[in-house]
Amino acid sequence: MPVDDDLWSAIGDPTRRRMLDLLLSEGGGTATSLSERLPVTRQAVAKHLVVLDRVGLVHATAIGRERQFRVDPEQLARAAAQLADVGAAWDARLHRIKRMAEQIQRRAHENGQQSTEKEQ
Amino acid sequence: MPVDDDLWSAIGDPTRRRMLDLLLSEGGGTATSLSERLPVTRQAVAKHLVVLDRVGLVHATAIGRERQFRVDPEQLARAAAQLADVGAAWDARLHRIKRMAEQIQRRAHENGQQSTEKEQ
DNA sequence: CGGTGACCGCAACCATTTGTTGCGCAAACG
DNA sequence: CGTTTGCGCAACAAATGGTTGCGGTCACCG
Repeated sequence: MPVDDDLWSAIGDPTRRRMLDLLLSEGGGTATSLSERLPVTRQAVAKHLVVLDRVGLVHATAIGRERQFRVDPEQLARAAAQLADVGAAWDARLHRIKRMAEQIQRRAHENGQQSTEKEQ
Repeated sequence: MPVDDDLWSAIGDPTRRRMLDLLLSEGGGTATSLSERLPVTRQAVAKHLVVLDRVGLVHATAIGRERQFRVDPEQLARAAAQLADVGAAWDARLHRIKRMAEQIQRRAHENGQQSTEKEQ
């Protein structure tokens, strides 16, 4: 399961992550309503919404002259799964390294000759 | 546990994530050695290493004229934990929303009056 | 001991992204 | 029917991620 770079960089921006949080906690919003709770202008928010829409994390429905945005649960779940994947992969590597270090330590402590082990 | 934006954006870049992978799988490396396995120049890699070093994800030790970089396991574990946190928070919100939607559905299906529930 | 090559840092430059301000337009509302 | 209000578009500024080019040491070899 390789990482989707576009999706990842979409959620990589701190402002966009806060926007997703707001959209989730309030069940939706417009560029204007979001910009009122963020330290950026409406136009900046609108650009971020374009980015999020391009990767499918949000969808807009026009209501009168307003454009209501809502989170796409499937895509966000996919994003969350990727975060978990990468984090787990790092954890696994770190654990392997830690275990290896302990083994070397133990071996060096007891006798003190061998060094024929190979890492992955 | 709030998210550390600097740490997050450090691991947000795809090139830097690949660099971390390489450093983990090979146990270390220099700007030159990394650039040979990446589609970017040595200078670009060097800049990324500065970023990673600034947030403490890697450390350099000078060996002769070479600068050997290695991953800091504690910081990477912290980063992995943050990924897991955010992913879990999103999952929780999505599940709550899904459960709420099902309840409304069920209630509307049976009788069709109450709507006194409050979300978070 | 002096030349050559490898590794590095620094600076200049380019493209993209992230933010701003300003403008104009169309829909809502009194 | 005029005025707000919400939105899109364009021009601009700053930061970021990339490049090329240059110069400086350190290591190695003849």
